[in-house]
Amino acid sequence: MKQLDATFAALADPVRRAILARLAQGDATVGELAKPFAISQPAISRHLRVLEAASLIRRERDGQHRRCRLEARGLERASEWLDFYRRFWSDSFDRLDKHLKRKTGASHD
Amino acid sequence: MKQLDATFAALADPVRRAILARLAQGDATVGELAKPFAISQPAISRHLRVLEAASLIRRERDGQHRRCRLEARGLERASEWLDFYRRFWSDSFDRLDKHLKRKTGASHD
DNA sequence: CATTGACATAACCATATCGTTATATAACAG
DNA sequence: CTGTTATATAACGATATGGTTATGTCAATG
Repeated sequence: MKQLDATFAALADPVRRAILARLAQGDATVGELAKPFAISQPAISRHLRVLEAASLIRRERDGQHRRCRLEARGLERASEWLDFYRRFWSDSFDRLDKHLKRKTGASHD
Repeated sequence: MKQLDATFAALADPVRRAILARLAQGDATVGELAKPFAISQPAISRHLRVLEAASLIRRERDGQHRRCRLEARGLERASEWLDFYRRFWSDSFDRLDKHLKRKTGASHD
C-alpha cells in the first residue's frame, strides 16, 4: 500500500522523528519546531510536508502562524502493520523458532 | 538512532515488506523469494542486503543456497519506537494529551 | 499602504535509491 | 577440469531525497 510506503519513509528520517517527538509534548508552530535544528526553515517546511502527506501530522492556519499537531492515523497504520509480526519477538517466539527450524527441510514452496 | 533510520527505510519499500510477509510463513532461499516478483534477481539480492542491514532478516549459507529467516531485532526496534506514540491513538488520548501539555517528559528519538 | 514576520515554494546541487544488464564467485554434478 | 545452478557484485542510468539560497504569499502592524 502506498500509504504505508509514505509513512515508513517519513519515519526513516531522524529530523522528522525528532519533530514528532516534539509534537508529542504538545502542538507547536513551524517556527517553534524549526528552532532546535541547525537546518534552514525551508528544509523544516518540507519535512512537515512529508509528515503531513504521511498522515503523521496535521497543519492548520492560526492567524499568522501554522499550528502543527500529531495525527494518529499514520502512526496507527504503521503500528498495525508491525503488529502482524509481533509474534516473532514475543515470548512465544522461541517455541515458534524451534518449530520452524525442525521443518526446514519440509515443503515451503 | 541510525539503526531506526535503516529499519524504517527498509520497511518503506513494498517489495521488501512483501519479502518479510513471505518469510513470516517460514524460511526461504533467495530464489524462492525472488520468484513472485517481476524484478530481476540482482534487485532482490539488494533488497535482501537492505533488510539484513536493518536487522530484519538473517541469511546463512546452506550448501549452494542461501536460506533467509526473519530476524526479530529490527521489527522489535521499530515497534518499540512506535509504542511511545500509542497513546495518541488510544481511547485515553484526550486526557493524556491535556496532561502532556502541562508536564512534559522524556525525549524520544 | 508600506513594512515586517511567519511560512511556503522554486530552482538548484549532491547524494541515495531502485531498477537494469553483464560479470564474478561458490558449490554441486558429471 | 568443465559446466551448471544459486547468488553476489559491478557499472550504469533514472528518479527521489535532503540540503541550500532566493523569492513569493499572507497576516499583522505602524
